[in-house]
Amino acid sequence: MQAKPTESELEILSILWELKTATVRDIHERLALTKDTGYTTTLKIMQIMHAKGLLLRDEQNRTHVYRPAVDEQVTRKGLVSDFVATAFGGSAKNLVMQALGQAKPSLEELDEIRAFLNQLEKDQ
Amino acid sequence: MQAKPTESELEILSILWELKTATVRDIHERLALTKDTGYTTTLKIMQIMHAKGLLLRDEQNRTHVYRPAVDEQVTRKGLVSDFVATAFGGSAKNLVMQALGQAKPSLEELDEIRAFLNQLEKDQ
DNA sequence: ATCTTTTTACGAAAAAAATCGTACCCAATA
DNA sequence: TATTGGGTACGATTTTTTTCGTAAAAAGAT
Repeated sequence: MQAKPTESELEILSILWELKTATVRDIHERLALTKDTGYTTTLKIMQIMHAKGLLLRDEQNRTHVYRPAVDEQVTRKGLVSDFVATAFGGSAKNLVMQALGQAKPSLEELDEIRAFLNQLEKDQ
Repeated sequence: MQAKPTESELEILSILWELKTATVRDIHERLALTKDTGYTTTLKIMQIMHAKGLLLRDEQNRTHVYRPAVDEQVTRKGLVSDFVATAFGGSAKNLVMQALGQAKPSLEELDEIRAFLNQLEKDQ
């Protein structure tokens, strides 16, 4: 089983899920926007992630190209389960309401969510 | 500013938010249901939390009685913000849908959520 | 009164995560 | 060809978090 990524690893995974593929420098530059750590730190974490099987990499060229080795949906599902369990006493509904309450979704988003709820009800 | 509680701290806070007030033993017995660490470990974490200002305690009696020093809503809000930012690229809607999709809420819960959405829309 | 249990305090150790320095390699270029 | 720049590897260190052992105090039981 795949261990839960750490906070730092998750940041990197999120970027990679978005970009599909990236070099250490690409990632580091993105991270540099919000935090302030050295290049080799980013490199090291990505190497560890690779060793753990969280990332794949193409070593053909000198500059390695990384991509996620774990599925975005599956990983997020695990994270949400954990989060609901430890932070919301197991109640997903409470998490949902908390998130909605603070995110102030737009009318469009509200409608999307309603549609999703209807779909869930139908499936049930 | 209050630092984000660690995973272990959060488990304890959640129990305390529910119980309002508890001794180390109370907490430890709850934790023992799901994990397997010694009593002094629980004690130590609660002492640290007290030192950090995450918990208050009544030392009148030999057996101290703890209670949360941080507000449940406020703390959860911070956690959700962080979580949305690092795990969902900032999209609360995506978190909400992910959580709904995997939690399979009951019809009653679905209605509660709908009501909440309507309320949000009205307020907007 | 003595033994046992329950509790806190405290320091230390272990484990996990993050950070960095340095060496070394390769490629571009002056 | 010598130098520079950008890349990886790797070990070490630091920081954070978790865990536990042991001692001392208080309370309770025999």
